[in-house]
Amino acid sequence: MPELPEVETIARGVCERVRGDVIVETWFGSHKEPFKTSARTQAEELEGRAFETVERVGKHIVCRLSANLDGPKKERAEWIVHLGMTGRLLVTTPEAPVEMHTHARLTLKSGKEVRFVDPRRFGRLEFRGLDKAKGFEAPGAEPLAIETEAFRALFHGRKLAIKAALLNQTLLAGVGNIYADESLFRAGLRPRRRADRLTALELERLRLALVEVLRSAIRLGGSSVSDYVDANGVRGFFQLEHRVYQRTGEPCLVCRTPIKRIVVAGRSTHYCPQCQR
DNA sequence: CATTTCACCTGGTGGC
DNA sequence: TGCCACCAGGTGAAAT
Repeated sequence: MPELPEVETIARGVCERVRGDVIVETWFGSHKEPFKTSARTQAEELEGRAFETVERVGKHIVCRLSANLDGPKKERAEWIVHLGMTGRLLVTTPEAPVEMHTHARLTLKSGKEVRFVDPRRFGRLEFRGLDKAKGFEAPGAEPLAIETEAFRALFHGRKLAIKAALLNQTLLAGVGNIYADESLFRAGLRPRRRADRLTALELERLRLALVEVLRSAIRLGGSSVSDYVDANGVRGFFQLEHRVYQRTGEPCLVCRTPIKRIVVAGRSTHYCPQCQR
């Protein structure tokens, strides 16, 4: 489901609704897949802590938690949620019907409930105490903050396709399949161009296109391609702005040439053979 | 090391 | 209706 704009939208929505609230009880499902930290550890550690903020880092949702001063948990901590392809982080009432594939439920002091639902189980839940471990940091650069020179340096000497490079989370954190295709279209670049063969001018066009696309997508609440909804159950609207993604065979909105679909880095890739060089 | 391929999962869709 | 192939917003391990 989620790339940077969707994760940003969800993190903001969850933050608004849980900030200051205290986790009083937890429930974790029996599947082991979604848990980077064991369910038992998460259950023990989360209870009694309060949500300070909820923020996006790359495609991760980082819930910053207070210490639990009534118990033995004297250090602050983080609960890190990665949504994978189909994960959702919901804030509900306890009475709301529990959907299939619900893997975690946190009951809050206010009576609200935070739920993690993920049919395909590509998502991950992780707990980090901040006594020894550092706070979570994405390995890659933040696409909305990186500047011209640093952006260019990311691709120096990289022989892979520019599309593959954009998807590599250790280079840039947060870009996924939709926004890679959409930014390459807006920059007029073919997805299979070798990253190290792009000129400084082309790379700057790409950086600006990426910023533009990500910012407008955040403004529209992300892209709802299937059933994605934010923490308040609201769909995003950036899918209406897609110019190439999942428009195979349809006319390019600029030149009417049919949009092509190819496979790059194992992912379906859409581009206009006329507008992108 | 850098790069590519594939397995990990469930569910929806479209063809026959 | 059923069966099957193929597709899906991600990523990390294994192979090259």
